[in-house]
Amino acid sequence: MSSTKRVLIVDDEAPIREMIAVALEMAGYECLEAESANQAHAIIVDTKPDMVLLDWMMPGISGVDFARRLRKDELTADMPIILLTAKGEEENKIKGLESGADDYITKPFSPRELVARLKAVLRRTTPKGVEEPVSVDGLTLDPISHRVSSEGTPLELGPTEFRLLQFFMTHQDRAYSRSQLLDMVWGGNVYVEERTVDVHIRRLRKALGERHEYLVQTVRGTGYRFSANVA
Amino acid sequence: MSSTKRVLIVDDEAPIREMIAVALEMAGYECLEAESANQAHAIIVDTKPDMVLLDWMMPGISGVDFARRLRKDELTADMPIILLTAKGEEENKIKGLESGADDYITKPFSPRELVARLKAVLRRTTPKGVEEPVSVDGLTLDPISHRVSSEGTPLELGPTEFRLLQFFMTHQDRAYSRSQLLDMVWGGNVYVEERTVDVHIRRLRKALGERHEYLVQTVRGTGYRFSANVA
DNA sequence: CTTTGATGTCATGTTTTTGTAACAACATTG
DNA sequence: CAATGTTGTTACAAAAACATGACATCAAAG
Repeated sequence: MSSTKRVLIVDDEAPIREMIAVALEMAGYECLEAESANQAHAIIVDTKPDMVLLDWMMPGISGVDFARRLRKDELTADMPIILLTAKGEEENKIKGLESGADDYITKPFSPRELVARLKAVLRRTTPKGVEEPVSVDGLTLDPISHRVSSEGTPLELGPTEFRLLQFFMTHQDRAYSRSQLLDMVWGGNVYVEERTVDVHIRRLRKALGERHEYLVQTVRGTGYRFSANVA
Repeated sequence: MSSTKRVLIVDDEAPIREMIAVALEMAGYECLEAESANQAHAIIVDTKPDMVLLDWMMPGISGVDFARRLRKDELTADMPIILLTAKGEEENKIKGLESGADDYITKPFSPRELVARLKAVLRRTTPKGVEEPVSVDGLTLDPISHRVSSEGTPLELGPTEFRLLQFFMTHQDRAYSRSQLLDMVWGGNVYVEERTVDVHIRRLRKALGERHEYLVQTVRGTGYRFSANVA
């Protein structure tokens, strides 16, 4: 694994969060913590963690409802979720999985078990684009080595351009508005001018060179689109 | 956008409400105002706005308590809330998000920032309808990639023609007057000559080419119709 | 404390799009 | 067939949207 995975732990009890955090950090994960569903939502929108560990029983919005809410939102729809449920409640299991969680684990659990589950879920859900190199018509982006090459020769592009291209290559043939791109590539709550997107599109095109700039297409009145097909 | 979004502004100071209202109306939102939590509640129940801008500091019930109250009631549980907090109070941020707000913004803020936040929250919370490609007799319009093709080969058409065609393809076999088309395709409160529709119809027909222009039919004395059946 | 690189914003130059007006073509009615 | 009301076409100027290069800022690296 090239980059360390970030896991958001959502539980109202600080000691439990801590315990989990310690276990995960020992296993090489980076941890974020939230003590309520809403705080969690803010963090998710803000930092886009790779996975969410969610307590089932919480004051305010319950874990299941929260999971459901995450599934509805496009931005978070395919974020892996593991539910933490109290032991021996079969019903929870069912509702939990119905709500769209990827797995559940009953308390109490051993750190080893938790890490194992987590790895399993990540393995199941991440190969979908995040780990595999993508390539289109001689242009290749490798998320692992964090490199882009055109017909084999490496390309120079800044961090933002990289993320932009990565997003595009994993979401082809689809027109995105500038705001959508800001959301998906820049991350949630940042406030930047929409025109800034234009500039980065420009930089990306420049970096791609004549050979490939046709892939980044402008959709007038709407935004941009990445596609191997000519407009 | 299909319909203009309505925003309820809750603040006890009328000048501030006004200021915000002006900014939002310039950005194309419809504003409602309330100067207390109770009045706000009445308006919400009554008119169901699309989002609530809530001042943190208010006499009587505070913004946070009110937010919490809204979250508890199923009827208003998933109404987006943005909290307006005084500057430099980090604690507010946390409590605010805990209380269930979707975002917060610290005073003083620029109108532009407010509008940006608002847009972001609305975009995140408004579930987007499933946009399926439509096709008729070899003519296909794909809203996702924002493309139109005739027998597979892509067609060039401007933004307005695209919207016009999209409207037609999703409302076939029905005659529309010019003013109806202006309403549906151009959007509510724009003033343009009715004859302008003719011109765009012309452009659309041209873009469709001989193969498909028969689909756009003139209904003399009334307007136009899109149909696969000959008149 | 410089230097360097990345990023967001502006100002400016280009290209498209769009609304209208003017006129041609057409249909309808008497 | 004239007269009249409607629609089709084209040309054009204003406006909007986009592209581009330059610049200021900020943060990390040296």
